Amino acid sequence: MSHFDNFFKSAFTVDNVIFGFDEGDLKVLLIRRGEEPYHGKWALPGYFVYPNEDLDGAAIRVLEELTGIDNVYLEQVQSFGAVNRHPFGRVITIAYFSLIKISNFSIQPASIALQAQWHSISAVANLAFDHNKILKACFQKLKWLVRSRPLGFELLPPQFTLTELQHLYEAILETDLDKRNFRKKILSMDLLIDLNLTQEGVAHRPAKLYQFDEERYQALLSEGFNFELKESRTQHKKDKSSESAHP
Amino acid sequence: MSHFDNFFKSAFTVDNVIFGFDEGDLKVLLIRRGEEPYHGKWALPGYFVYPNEDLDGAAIRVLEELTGIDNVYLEQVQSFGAVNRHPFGRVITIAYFSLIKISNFSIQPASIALQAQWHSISAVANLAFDHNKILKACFQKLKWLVRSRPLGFELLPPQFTLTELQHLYEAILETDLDKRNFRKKILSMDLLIDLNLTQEGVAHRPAKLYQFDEERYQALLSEGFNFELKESRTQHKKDKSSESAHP
DNA sequence: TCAAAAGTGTTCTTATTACACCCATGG
DNA sequence: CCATGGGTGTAATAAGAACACTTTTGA
Repeated sequence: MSHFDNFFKSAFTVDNVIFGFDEGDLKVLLIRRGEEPYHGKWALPGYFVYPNEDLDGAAIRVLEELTGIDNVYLEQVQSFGAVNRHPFGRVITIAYFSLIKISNFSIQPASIALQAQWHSISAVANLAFDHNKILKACFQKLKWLVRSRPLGFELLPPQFTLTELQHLYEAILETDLDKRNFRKKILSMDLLIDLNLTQEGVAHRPAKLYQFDEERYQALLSEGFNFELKESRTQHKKDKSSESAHP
Repeated sequence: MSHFDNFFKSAFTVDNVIFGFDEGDLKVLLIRRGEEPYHGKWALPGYFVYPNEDLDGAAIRVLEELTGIDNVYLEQVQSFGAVNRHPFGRVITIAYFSLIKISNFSIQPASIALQAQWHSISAVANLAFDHNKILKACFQKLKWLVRSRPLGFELLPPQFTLTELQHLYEAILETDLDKRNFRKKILSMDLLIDLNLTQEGVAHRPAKLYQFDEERYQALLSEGFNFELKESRTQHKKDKSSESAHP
């Protein structure tokens, strides 16, 4: 068995890409590292997998240890194994991702995390290791998945308005959607429960609040569904302009 | 750095799931192992990744060494890392998959492969390690991908009939498709070149032969496209039956 | 002349798109 | 009374689904 020994000198880690949505902005949870390598740098919450630990279990444990976030569903995305991606030796990493409702969790940095904080996707710093690359791959995956699974709903608080939901999809898909078509499609899925409540204290007509129909949501999740939505083509033109120009 | 040493005792491998299509049947390329563990058992062509080798490169090298297949595009699928999946220690594996035209390659078992052979997907034996699980996951991925990318074409010989193409999709999607709707959709993509040739020596009306328009294929590949096709609901009823029953 | 697979169109239904104005509230 | 975002419907088009018979060949 001796000639195998050379192969048993590498390590592997899990890295978690946790997406959240707040203030109309898609966010990702990052930690500041309190350990070498990349001490003091922002990074995805990740760590080594123990010898007696499955990958999925490791991802859950590591996330909890570094950020205090518990009880979330993590999905494996991809491995990254470039030869020199870790300065201590050969380390490949398995990326996991999840979508959570920011308001449901309090972030509690611990272990090797000096800090844990939500960062806007659009303003993520230079991260440790190849974590920018990993983040990008996970964002791509999110973008892809959201079209065929009703995932976006994982990110919103229990009560939300249709406009918030639309903004979320726009943030993920990086496009503008047509308001009427969006509402028509969403409502036709029969996935939202009208709470007969409205926003309060807003300086405009208050929006109705909705909640997900968990049962139907689970049903749709398992069968998958098509969620392509065409972007709005309105060129920010003020109403009643052209069109009526010709007799 | 000493407390990290415990982590650097694992190994990782790549395993390739190579799909082909022949005789109306979806196939996968397997090797018979000539090395422990699982000596003599059928397995996916895979092996350890060298310390100085990237994952993608390792997948290509391993495939070539074990089967002689060279110059194919391999795509990473997923990692498998259950604690006891390898009897020699902690070994996680990265699964890769590819689609090839069986007729374009001659299989040349070498290295630790005693044999290399195409096996019908529907009749795959008990494989070494967790390779049945890996195969299943890759088949699922194929099924999923084929709906949104014109992948199926990778599997057919340069010239083929529309019925062959349909059978291929039926094999991958494990369903029946409506002949007329299938042809309508495929031809409307403007992806096939009519060679103005027909089959010869068949005991029925000979079918026209087509070839892919490589240029347009590449264009579609990069933009992705929607390839959902509804299954045929014909219940194998002989023509002129019901329907005309009511006045 | 028979068996076997190739080939071919139309109608119906459903989903998608484009698009503009009035409404309710707080300041 | 005004600024702000909420809320609504319809017509045109495109895509999908259902479905049956004639044609060509070799045996």
